[in-house]
Amino acid sequence: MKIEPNITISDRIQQALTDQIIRGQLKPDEPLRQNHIAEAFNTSHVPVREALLRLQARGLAVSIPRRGVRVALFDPDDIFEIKAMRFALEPVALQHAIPKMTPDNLHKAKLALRACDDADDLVSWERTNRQFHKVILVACAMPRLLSTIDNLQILSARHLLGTWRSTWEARTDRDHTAILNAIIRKDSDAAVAVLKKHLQRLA
Amino acid sequence: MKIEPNITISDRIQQALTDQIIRGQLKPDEPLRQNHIAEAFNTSHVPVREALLRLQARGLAVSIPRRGVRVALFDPDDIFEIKAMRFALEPVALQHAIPKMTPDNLHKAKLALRACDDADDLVSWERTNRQFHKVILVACAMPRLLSTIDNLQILSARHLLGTWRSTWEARTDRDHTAILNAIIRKDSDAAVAVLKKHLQRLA
DNA sequence: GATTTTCATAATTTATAGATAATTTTTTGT
DNA sequence: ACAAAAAATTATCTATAAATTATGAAAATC
Repeated sequence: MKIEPNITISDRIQQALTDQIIRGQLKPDEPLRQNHIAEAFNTSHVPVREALLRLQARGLAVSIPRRGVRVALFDPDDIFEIKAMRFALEPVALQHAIPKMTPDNLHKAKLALRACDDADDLVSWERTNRQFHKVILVACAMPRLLSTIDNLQILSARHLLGTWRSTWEARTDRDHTAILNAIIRKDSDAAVAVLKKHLQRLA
Repeated sequence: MKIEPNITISDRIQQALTDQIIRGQLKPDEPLRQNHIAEAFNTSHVPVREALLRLQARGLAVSIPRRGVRVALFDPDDIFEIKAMRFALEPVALQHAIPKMTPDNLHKAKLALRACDDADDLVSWERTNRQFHKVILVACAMPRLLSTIDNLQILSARHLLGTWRSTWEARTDRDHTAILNAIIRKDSDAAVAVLKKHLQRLA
C-alpha cells in the first residue's frame, strides 16, 4: 500500500515558485519562461505551464497570451486592496469558526501561538504567524472563504518579507493572545473586534 | 494589423464548460474526461487540461490527482458560504467604487439596469443582472476583489439557474434602481445599505 | 454447488515528454 | 530609423509512460 500523497510535478514546481516569489528571490515583473523553468526542474514545459496557471489564479503571476508570464507587480494599491479584503473576510470566517471550534483546533491554536512567539527570525515568524491565522479560522468549514483568505495571507507575506527583511526583532504578540483568549471564552464579538484591530495595525 | 483579442483554445473551452456547468447541462459530480472533451472541441487534451485547471480555480470543478476532474458539488452549505462572501465583499467594492465612478461607468450602469428590466427569460435576466452588479463595482479598481466577486457571482448564477429554472417571470428590480440612484447622488452609505438588503434578499 | 474473495490482466484515463507550428522579440543590414 | 531575417518563446499536437479502474477467472468458504 502506498501512502504517497500523490504529489504531481506541477505541485512541486508551484510550491517552489511560490516560495521564491514570496521571498523576493523572483522580482516583480520578472519573466517566467517555461523552458528555463522546465530545465531547472528537469521536466518538460507542460507541468510548468500548469504551475504557472495556478500562480496566476493566486495572483502571484500575470500572463498575457502568447507573450508569457511574469511575476505579478506589487505596489501600494495592491497592499491596500489585500488589507481591505482580509479586513472584510477574516472576521466573517472567525465569527463562523468560533461556535464550531473543536478541542483539537484550540490545541493547535495554542501551539501556533507559542511557535509564533518563539520565532527568532522574520522568515520563521512569518510562517508561524500565517499558521496561527489559519488555524483559528479552519473550523468555519467554508472552503472557498478559507482558500481566498489563504491566498491573501500569502500575498501579505510577500509584502512583509519584501519590505521588512532587514529590521525585525522577536516579540510576543499581545493581539494573538487576546484573540485566542476570546475564542476560548467563546466571545465572538470580542475576538472579532481584536482581530479587526490587529489587521488594521499591520502596515 | 490584427485586432484579435488573442483568444486561446483553452479560453474557448473554459468559457464553454463554465456555461454548461452554470446552466446545469453538466451535472454536479459528473466526471470531466480530458480526452472526451478534447474530441468534442477538436483539439488535443493539453488545452483541455489548462481549461480544467482554471475551472478548479473558480470553484466550478474539483480534481483529485491522477483520478481526474469532476464538476463541483453544490449543496446548501456552498450557497450559504457564497452569500456570506458576497455580503462581505460587494459592499467594500461599492464603497470604493462610488467616489471613482466615471460618467462612462454610470452610463453603462443605466444601460445594464434597463437591459435587466427588459429581460424576459431567466437565462438572459441572469446575464444582465450579473452585468449590472459588475458594472457598478468596476470603478473601485481593485482587480483581485473584482475577480473574486466575479467568481462568486458566477457561482450564484449556477444556483439560480439550477433551482429556479422553471418558475420565473419578468419584473422590474426596485433594489437596482435604488442602488443606482444612490450612486448618482454619491451617497455611499445609502447605496451600500440597499445593496446589503438586496444581497440578503436573494434566496 | 453456489457465492464470495482474491489476484492477475486488460482497458481506460491521467500525467509527462518530445516535436511542431505560430507568434513575438531581437538582431542585423541598409 | 526602418525593414527584413533570425532567434527565442509560446501554444498546440502527437506519442509514451504511469497509474487507476474495470474485468474475469481461479481458489476458498459456506
